Amino acid sequence: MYPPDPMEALADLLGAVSHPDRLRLLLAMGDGEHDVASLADTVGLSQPRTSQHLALLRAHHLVSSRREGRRAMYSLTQPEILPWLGQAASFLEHDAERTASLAERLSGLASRLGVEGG
Amino acid sequence: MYPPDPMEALADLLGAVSHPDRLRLLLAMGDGEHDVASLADTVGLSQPRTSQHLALLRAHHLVSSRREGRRAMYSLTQPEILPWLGQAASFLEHDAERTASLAERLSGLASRLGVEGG
DNA sequence: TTGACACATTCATATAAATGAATATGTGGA
DNA sequence: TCCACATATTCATTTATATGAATGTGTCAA
Repeated sequence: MYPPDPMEALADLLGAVSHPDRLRLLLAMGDGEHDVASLADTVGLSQPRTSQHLALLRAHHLVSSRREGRRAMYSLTQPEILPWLGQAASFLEHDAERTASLAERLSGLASRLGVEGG
Repeated sequence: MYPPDPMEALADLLGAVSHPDRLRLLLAMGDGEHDVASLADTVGLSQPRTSQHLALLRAHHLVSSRREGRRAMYSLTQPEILPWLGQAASFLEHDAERTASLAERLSGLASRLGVEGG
């Protein structure tokens, strides 16, 4: 199921989160599960494109979905990924304001939910 | 210098580390600075390709270089990135052995150097 | 069973990233 | 200065990823 080489596996995972829309989707799920339409609306994407991104995130086990009637409810399988992404902000070229606000948006949200921060 | 959108900036950074050879290069620099030839040898890449990857990492301020005679010595600008990458291993589909050994290779090394772990 | 809604998938195309080969730059020594 | 060593850059090509449009699938209500 995985690439045999662990570095490839890791690179592959990193590739899954190296897209601004997918980051926004992950962030949008930080406060719990949402259906596809509301995620599409929040992130500003078409429904198909939203489903495509969600499918990719699901393939990497970063999100999971359950059916609720006609809708598909998506949620983070590993909410700790948000504070982890928040940490990544500190590796950006240092721009204190940007780093701080980005880290807060990513990890602050998650910590408010009781997830251990980075 | 940055994309205006912070999510794009973050995605861009994640893209910089989403390549197995670049991960190996970062790991190889975990014990201090090395010249290009030794990095190329360690990682098993040609000299030009090694320089290309290093240039990309440098563009993202993840490594820096200094001249020492004819050689260019490269080192991590932010060694904390190794334990951070180690954490990423925990987001892989859970395969305890792989995750553990990968996390150790990445963060263990850095923590032995006195960098605060993830 | 038909129709509408919500979502998923496929496909063709566009865009970007990675690659190897060739070549350029920079450094030190004869 | 000329040469060899070490590294950097450029270029053409391949390969991967992203994208929008079209269409398929599943669910509910009538």
